Amino acid sequence: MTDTKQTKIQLKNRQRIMDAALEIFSTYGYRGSTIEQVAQAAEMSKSSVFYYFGSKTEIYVALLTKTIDGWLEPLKQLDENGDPSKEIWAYVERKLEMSRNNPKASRLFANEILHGAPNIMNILKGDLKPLLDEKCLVLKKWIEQGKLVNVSPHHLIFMIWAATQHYADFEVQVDALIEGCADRDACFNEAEATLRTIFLNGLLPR
Amino acid sequence: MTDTKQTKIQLKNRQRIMDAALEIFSTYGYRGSTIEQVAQAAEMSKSSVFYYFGSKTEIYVALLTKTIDGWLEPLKQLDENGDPSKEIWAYVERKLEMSRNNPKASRLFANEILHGAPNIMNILKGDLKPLLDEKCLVLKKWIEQGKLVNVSPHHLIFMIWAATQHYADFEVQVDALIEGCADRDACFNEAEATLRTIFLNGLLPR
DNA sequence: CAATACATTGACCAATTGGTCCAGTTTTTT
DNA sequence: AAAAAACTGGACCAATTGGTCAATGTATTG
Repeated sequence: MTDTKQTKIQLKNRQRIMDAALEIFSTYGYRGSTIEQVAQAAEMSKSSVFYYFGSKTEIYVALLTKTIDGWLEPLKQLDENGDPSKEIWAYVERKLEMSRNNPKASRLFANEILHGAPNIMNILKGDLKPLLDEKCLVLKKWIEQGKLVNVSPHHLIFMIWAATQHYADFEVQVDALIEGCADRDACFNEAEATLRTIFLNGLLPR
Repeated sequence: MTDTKQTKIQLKNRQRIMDAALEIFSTYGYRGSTIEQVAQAAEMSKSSVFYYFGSKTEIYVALLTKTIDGWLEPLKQLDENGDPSKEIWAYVERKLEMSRNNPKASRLFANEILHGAPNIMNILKGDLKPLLDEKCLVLKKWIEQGKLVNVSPHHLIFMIWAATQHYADFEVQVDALIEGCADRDACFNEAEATLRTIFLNGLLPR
């Protein structure tokens, strides 16, 4: 897809559009966003946007597929030869870090899934599922070795996804309901401490 | 608001519209839904929909506010005089049950929050926050009495919300990634067992 | 410098859609 | 049964919006 050579301007402007589109699509959803908004955020005319991308859908799908690799990465790093507790906690930390550093991407995905994942169902079943199944086998092994309590590996992973992505997807709710935390960092630190306590204590056999 | 007397037909048709609107709005989001779709789902003409509701927004807001009470209910039931573990687990169960029985309502809220909660921010801050703060004081008391591990009460609640609502909001992802479960009930039962193990084990001091 | 490819945008088009209006129908009331 | 009220939906309107196109501007290259 990205094989044809591109000028500096093309590269720069396509990037500008993608950045703007992430901002807009993650905030208003696909149907709720207009190309005019994206164009304004990218500081160019609507026509220019269509010069670089063929359609609204093309931009949206490009965004989704571009960020999905980064989405799979944290799980890939789960090492079956490492210490179970350390590995799982490291995974939770990576996921939480993603919610902290790139909440827009998280919301973009959440939106897509919420609406039935019409554009990324093939990626879910084609890339994510095999990876997930593979890592769940590792968890299963750890459980059988008595290193973790006996839970469903798949649902444990779901729980980690849910608990970490919550801070990106429901950010405005979290912000509205918490006032004690001095700032965003303090809030994330408290979240991290709570997740660490519950996951590590919860997964360690007694 | 609902003080003026209504005929049987009004009551029935308004309900038909609300049901249809929940179906449509929860699937496609506010901007992604059209009144025509709602009308079709309610088996009446678009004009008739506008006869019963003044605008698209009015239907949407009516839906949100109508279901929000049911949303607060489970947390209200958390009893400070009960056994901490039992109370928290009962709360998790109630929340999970809501995801199972009314996933559309969950997705409707998720959508609204994801887009910045423009229509329910006042409810979040006005009704939910005081209730949440109150119950967090109860959790704090339990922690100080050494009945629970030391975590941030607010973040514990967030974790419960995230882990339970995930099964409604990300239903299509869960369905796409799990094949082992025979049916929907079996999946929820496995989820429940996993949540029980981690939360109860995780919250109990050693 | 001239020719050519690349880049930019305002004007325009057609489809969609929230919402109105009114003429006709059904239900309720007297 | 007649009058009044409630209900229904087809036709229509105006605003929005995804997308096109031709005209103009700007690099790049021989």
